[in-house]
Amino acid sequence: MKCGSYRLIKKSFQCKARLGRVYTARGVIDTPVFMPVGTQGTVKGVATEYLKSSGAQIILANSYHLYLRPGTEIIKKAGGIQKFNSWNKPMLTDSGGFQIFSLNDIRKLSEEGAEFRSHIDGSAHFFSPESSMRIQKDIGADIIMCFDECTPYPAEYKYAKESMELSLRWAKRCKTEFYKDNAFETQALFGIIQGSVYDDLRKQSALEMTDMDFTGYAIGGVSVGEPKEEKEKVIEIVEPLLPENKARYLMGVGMPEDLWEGVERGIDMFDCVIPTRNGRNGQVFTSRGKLNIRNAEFREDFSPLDPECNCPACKGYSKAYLNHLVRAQESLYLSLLSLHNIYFMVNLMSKIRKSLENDTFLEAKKEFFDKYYKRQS
RNA sequence: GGGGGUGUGGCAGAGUGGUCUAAUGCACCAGACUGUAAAUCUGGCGGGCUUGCCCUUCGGUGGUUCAAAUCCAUCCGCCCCCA
Repeated sequence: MKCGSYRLIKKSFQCKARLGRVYTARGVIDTPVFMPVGTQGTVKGVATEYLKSSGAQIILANSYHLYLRPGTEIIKKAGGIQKFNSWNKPMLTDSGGFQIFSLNDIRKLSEEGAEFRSHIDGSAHFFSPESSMRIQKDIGADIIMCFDECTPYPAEYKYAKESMELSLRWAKRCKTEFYKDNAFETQALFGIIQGSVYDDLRKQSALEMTDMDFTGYAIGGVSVGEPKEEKEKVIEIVEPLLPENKARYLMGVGMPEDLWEGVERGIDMFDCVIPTRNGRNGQVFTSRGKLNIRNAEFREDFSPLDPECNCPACKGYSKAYLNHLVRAQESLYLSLLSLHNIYFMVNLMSKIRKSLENDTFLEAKKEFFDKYYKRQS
């Protein structure tokens, strides 16, 4: 089976949701799937063995960050990123395209690529579609992404159009570079659809990207500050234009509610820093909504974070204790809360897949939302 | 016994006649975070309401002054040095 290929197992009769599988040399991924983000080759605060225990199937890493440190040579020598961090399972790397957005102040964009001033030491580093491909090949992720510009939000139509078209031209260059050798036997290249919140731009991007025939397709340029409705509309515009036999990946999403909305609209893959970042900031996701464990109401709450969760934090510790760890700035909470949130997202996706098997997706979604928002209302 | 210093909001600590409900930090109370420059950032933190004002605060009391955390007197507490 070609790396990164998608097999559709079942389509929901209720909505666009799909149950499927993505094949890679390092394992099969059941979709819909949530992919934890490990920018620097590590999911922040979570030891690999715990990450495995969560049931996570694939994790991300970032080209820009790993290229700067430790450098691709070391990762190559280590035998690839999966061996380097001892994950030994499927990984996906982002191309550096998101850094064009997030490191806006320390980069210069041109037709050729993007020059970054290293956030570590200020040195200049030029990223092009070609160099991004080489970096990602060296890092050795199973799925790699086209180098694109993650269009900021809000963006004027003119800017969004030029940005989207630039990403299209870059995608062509990525493809050429990627297929120069036989890397595609062990790696897959996904294209990224841009176009901000403009329907015609999204359609044009989707059409031209699919013409280029990538192994999978991502929707990028979302979750950059736009309202929830805009994000959902983007999926609705793009999804019908994507081939059924390829994976669809919604980049940078998201919150638990976003995962339901995304799956319902036909998305197979998600990634997000939310579980780890929010965990480090004390925010915890539970079946009864999100809460901030730092808050006073948990000082003497000796129950677990989520009675439905079987993660180490929930199995071993009370809210009161976790509250104490956060207040005392004890580093253990970083790990425990990040891990809990990853368990939550991974379990949520597993629940979603099960509901698709049973043809009860919409019922499961309603049940989830009723419970999840009860606390907040 | 002699000499010197000091007392400020939960804590530490600025301020030494009006611009002081009083800097700053911590603590405390909340909120945000979406392909990670984030264990970060933002707001609040005396009381009242008509949200602009009013009332009450800088150890106690009493003064000086148009005006006092700030000056004076006195009392109380604490600290240091010498005996």
